[in-house]
Amino acid sequence: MDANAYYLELRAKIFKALGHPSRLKMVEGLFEGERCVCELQAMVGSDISTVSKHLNILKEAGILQDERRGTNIYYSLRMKCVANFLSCVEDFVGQRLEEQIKMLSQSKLSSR
Amino acid sequence: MDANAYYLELRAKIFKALGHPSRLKMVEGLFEGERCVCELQAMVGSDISTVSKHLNILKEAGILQDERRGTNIYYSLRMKCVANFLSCVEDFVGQRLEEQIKMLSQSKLSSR
DNA sequence: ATCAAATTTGGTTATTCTGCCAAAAAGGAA
DNA sequence: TTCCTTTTTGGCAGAATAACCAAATTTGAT
Repeated sequence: MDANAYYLELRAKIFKALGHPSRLKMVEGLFEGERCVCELQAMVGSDISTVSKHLNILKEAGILQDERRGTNIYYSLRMKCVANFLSCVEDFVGQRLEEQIKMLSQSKLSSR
Repeated sequence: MDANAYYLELRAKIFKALGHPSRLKMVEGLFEGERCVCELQAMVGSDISTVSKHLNILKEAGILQDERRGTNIYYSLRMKCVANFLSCVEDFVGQRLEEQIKMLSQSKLSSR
């Protein structure tokens, strides 16, 4: 694999890591500051081993970093700029939802 | 599924769509303007049916839109703000690569 | 050294994703 | 209509993901 393909792969890996509801939710939760694994588990509700694996994927992608303090491991945001593009995605999704709602209400009206 | 979970899912879907090398490459290629499927195929090199499916994933996520003109179908960027966050990701990945290179050269020095 | 708490790792199963091929659709031109 | 080009769809095999459970690891406390 040449350097360009590797570079492309690294970028895609970041998006892939964010492309799962639980992982995205945890990343959003970390905007406010670091959290231990058990706190993050409470956020998403799945088995703690599942959460641990998700966190590792985010760490491997470079989005999060971790630090052990005592028996806990705290994860925090390493790639700060995700916050920017998450807000842009939220706006976009919000717009799409509004459009869908508008279309739905119109089809209701026309079917009366 | 409640509204929040659905909303989360929609956002994750966008990242998931961008989380594949071929799809990311095509999206980047579309920054400059619309392209037909055959042009996009040339960019990534896989079978045209594979490319078509990738494009559909990006369209379903809301990132791209398509328009038929004659026998060609032209895809273009619908979610303009991806450009912003892609540049942030590029910077980030570039930094990480530099760090890795630095670490590699240091370990070479120390092993002499 | 032993025990308990937090986290990761290994293993299994079910699901989803990818990529290719062949076949179908849709349009334009003769 | 028939043929040709472009694109999508259907189907299949192999690869990758995700979730859970159980077992291992790490650290702190007794």
